[in-house]
Amino acid sequence: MAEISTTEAVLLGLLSRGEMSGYDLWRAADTSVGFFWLPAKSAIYAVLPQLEARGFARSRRVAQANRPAKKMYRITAAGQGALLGWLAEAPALERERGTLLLKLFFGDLAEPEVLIAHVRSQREEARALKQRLEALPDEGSYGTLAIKHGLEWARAMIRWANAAEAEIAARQQ
Amino acid sequence: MAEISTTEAVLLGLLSRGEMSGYDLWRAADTSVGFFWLPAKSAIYAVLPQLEARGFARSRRVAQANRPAKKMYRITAAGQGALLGWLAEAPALERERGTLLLKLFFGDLAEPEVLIAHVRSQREEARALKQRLEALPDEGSYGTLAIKHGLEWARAMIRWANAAEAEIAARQQ
DNA sequence: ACCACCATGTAACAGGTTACATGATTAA
DNA sequence: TTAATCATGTAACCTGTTACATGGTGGT
Repeated sequence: MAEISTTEAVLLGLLSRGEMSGYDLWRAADTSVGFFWLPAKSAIYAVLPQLEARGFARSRRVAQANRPAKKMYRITAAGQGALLGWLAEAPALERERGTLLLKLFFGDLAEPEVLIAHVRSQREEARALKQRLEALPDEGSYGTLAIKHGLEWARAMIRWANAAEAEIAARQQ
Repeated sequence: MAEISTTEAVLLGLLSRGEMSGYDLWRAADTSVGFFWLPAKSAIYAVLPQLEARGFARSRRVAQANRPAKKMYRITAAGQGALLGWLAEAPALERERGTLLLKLFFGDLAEPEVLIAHVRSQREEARALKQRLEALPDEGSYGTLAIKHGLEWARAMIRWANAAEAEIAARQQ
């Protein structure tokens, strides 16, 4: 069973929808799936040759008029197999590694105003995220579930932020 | 303004509560704050000398009877300053980088049973986390807020998982 | 006899990041 | 003329991981 990294899985997943260049993948990642996993451009260009070397993708040069030549990548049967294997692995619950919680944990050392500002900015970001998610196009069958997940999460964070702000303010009085 | 990494901030934060050895820090991180950020033991021992070199901590050797000698670290005024600076920086909203969402996003490629299993295992883990959080001792003033954050999050994930499972099952019929 | 705890570290690697380099085309 | 888009990559770095190495003490 061939182990693949998350970035490799994302690229293979996108390639399973059709032939793409590194640039296309970067664009696609930037819009659709990039919401959940956004590899850096340089990472994409670094990973693609590795995928090819491992037999998970093939590439062909395509010359263009008025545009630089590009390499179009296609997923192979082996690549499909690796992707399915990755899909079948049970994902671990990723608990939050956010610094906000740490800053609260050590919050006694800071001014309450600072903590309130952090909580507020977090809420604003969560709100913005919620709006972006609500405006997102329907990504087909299962993509919608992922979007709902994000919405649940954003709502929970907004609720928490409201309660937290009130509690810090009350403690401060 | 001296930039410090999250791991450095956690260590300085713990050191601000008293003199500790690398081993003590590892134990403390493992129990209290480790819930939100758990550096590897080797990372702790790697970071401590760096903190000392940058003037954020001082160490002294303490010989012990029947025990190996240890280095006790103490935070310096400069370290306090760096920690306060870190605390004041607004934390960015860390959006989820979990693989579950990715697997859903590419869910068309897998059997619905696989997705349902993923969702269920996620819910079980969220439930276990919730129970652990509920059983956690009161970590003082602000620690409680962090715990509430975790609880909000866990509840949201359980809610989402219930809805998701129903929806995948319905689509499958 | 064996395992867990105390105590500190090294080495190798994994999986990313930002910044830089290049260079033509097209729209405002 | 200025900026954005297409198109591919290199180099240096950061932050963290797992696995390994060492060795005495204390409990069951």
